[in-house]
Amino acid sequence: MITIKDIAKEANVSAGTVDRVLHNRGGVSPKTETKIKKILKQKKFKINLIASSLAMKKHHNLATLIPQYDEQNLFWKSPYSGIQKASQEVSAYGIENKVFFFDQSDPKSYLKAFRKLIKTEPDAVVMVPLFVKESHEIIKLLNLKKIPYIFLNVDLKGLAFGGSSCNNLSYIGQKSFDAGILSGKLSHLCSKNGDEFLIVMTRKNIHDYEAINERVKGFKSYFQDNVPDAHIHQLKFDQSDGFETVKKKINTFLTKNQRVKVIMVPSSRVSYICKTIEKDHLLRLKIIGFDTTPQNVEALKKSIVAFLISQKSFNQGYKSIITIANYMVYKEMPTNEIPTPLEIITKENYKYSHSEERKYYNEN
Amino acid sequence: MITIKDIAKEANVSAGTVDRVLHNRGGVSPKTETKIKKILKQKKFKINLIASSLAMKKHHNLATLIPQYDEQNLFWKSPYSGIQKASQEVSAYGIENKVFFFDQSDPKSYLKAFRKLIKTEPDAVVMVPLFVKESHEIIKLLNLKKIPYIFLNVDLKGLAFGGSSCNNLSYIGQKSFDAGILSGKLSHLCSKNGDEFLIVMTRKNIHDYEAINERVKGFKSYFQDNVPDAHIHQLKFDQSDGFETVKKKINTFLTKNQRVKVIMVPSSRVSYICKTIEKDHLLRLKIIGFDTTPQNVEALKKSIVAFLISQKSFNQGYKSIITIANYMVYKEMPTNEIPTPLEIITKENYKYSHSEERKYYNEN
DNA sequence: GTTGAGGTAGTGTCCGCACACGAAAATTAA
DNA sequence: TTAATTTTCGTGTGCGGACACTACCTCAAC
Repeated sequence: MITIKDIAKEANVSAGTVDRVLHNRGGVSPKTETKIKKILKQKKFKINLIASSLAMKKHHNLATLIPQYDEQNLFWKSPYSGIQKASQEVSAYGIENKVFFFDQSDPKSYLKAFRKLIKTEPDAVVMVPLFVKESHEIIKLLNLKKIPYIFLNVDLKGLAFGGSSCNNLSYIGQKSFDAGILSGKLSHLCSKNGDEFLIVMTRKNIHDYEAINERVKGFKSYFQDNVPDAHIHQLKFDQSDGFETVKKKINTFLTKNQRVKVIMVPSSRVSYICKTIEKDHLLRLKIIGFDTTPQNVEALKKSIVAFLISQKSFNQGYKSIITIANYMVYKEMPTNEIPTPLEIITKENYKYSHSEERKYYNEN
Repeated sequence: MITIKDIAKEANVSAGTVDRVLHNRGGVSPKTETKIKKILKQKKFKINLIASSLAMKKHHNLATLIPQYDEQNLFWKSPYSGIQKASQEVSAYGIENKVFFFDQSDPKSYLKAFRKLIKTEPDAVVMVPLFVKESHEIIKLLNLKKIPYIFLNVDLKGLAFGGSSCNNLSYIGQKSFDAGILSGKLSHLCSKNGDEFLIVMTRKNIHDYEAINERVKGFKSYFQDNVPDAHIHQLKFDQSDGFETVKKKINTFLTKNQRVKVIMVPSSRVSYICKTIEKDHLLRLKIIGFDTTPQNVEALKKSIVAFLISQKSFNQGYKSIITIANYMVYKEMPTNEIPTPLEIITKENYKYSHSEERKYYNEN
């Protein structure tokens, strides 16, 4: 291992001078600077991050704003776990992460949580900008205070509000349109000529709208490009529709349309939909859904669902923290978008995915 | 952040004493020990890994034994890249990794490379035990010298040689049988009743035999369990068969067996096989292969191949180093097996997979 | 009462780097 | 030539912890 001292000795200068060159801190004559830089390259010197971060030891405050999860909707549990794991790891680098929760169906609680957050005077923020209008306010304040922030799972790209645009360092999440395309491909692959398709949309929370819509667009786009004459049906349900209503509508539809062989559910509620479908219909159907919630995985294991497209939300949460931490500690600028993989999960490979997540649970 | 000094002050002892308690190094009276432990828990003290690893700064020698890659066979490039990336990361922890290559078709070069390796007196070894008999010798010596080792990509489990069994800390790689099952499921999903299946086996290197065989077994096992009356054909080619021979045999077969609609190639040579198949056959076929070699990905992008099952070999290489490093530095015992995910790759999600690997290439 | 062994606990140094302070050298001004 | 500046660079300290070395204390044996 090459150290600063090694370089200094080689260049006949002191460690301090090498340090100045390394950090472009100036005060070094051009001659010695080039000399040192040459030796640096030649010896392939790389800063020892361990020692570096120990020596810097600034204390960073990080704050996270995410929806609260509950038994009804476990979706946000995964990213939270990822956030927890990452927070633990970066704590050694002097970064303390405070997490603030809000009710995903209540914009007011979103603002309220943010106000609590901002009082802690964070140096950086990771947030899920679930509500557009309220995010406007939040972002204006963050821009004003020059607090860097990144978006997690939900993007707000291109949305410029009167003068204050989104200057988020990065967006970490899935590309819903492409996920839709993938669902189209999978649907296509497990169908034969003449089969018809059904999209079942449920809207439990308004905010999902954007992602769900994009997935449907992607799905249709795939068929537009590859099987233009495919017959794609669509059913929509509202929050107000009860289980029995949904059940009746779907089964009536499926009885009338026997050629429908593939169902795509663009939300994370595929298992709920499956429960409403009668068994004899299920037998002829291939069903594709999104997100590996416990209920969905259950349906996968029972071979009711053929494919789940996962967005690895644990990893999203994890990455968001790591990314912002690297920015705070090493000023490492993240790419504008960090798309998470489109992971295809089946009954057969489920147990090998999410190993990081499970490992984390076991350790804690 | 709580430091050792904080604890020491609180307990009216010196930092050294706290340190002794933390590491169970003895020499502390029961009274003070319990007192310190209480404060430790109460204040939720956690060792600062950054400072810790800096202070320990033992120099660890790590050695890696893997097959050399060439333009013909790029498979081993990926794990090597992962190994490189991880080596770089752990170098800050005082771990120096020396990589030794061997010719994957020559057992002698395997032994020769190992002899060079052992001369460097490594503290731990990561190896690909490609040749069973020669690995015997190697493992005997490693056991004797009490050098810990882990297996990468190829397992040697259960193989007890006269007295000296494999004491590898861990195996990092894919479960080939399960990968085969998955390929069966995918084949099944993209077929309809009455379709027939074809397995095309090529053996370029003898060592692949085990993995390929397991994949075929898994494939068959899937159908045994789910579609017992499925008609599964099999074609085998030898290293000696030239391109034209293969081409003729395959196309003749496909002409005769028009009901074959899915081809599974259990090796990483699916793109090669595709090249031999005539276009009019290709149109009716769904083809499933393994490993994301550049050529295979090319075929995937052209929609010739429907699915590739990837073993994320970059990650395998990366993980192997990280795992052994954690063992050396923190004495963290890995699990006996670290199976890598069975990743399903299609034309639509390829660009989102392997992001780590691409990022690494871009940085270097 | 002196000596020595064994058990406890404090001190100092180092890991590699960041950064402040001030010294030396180089340049300019007087 | 000397004083005043400015540029360039060396030194020292500390980040939090690991560990060797040393000092102290107790208690028993002679």
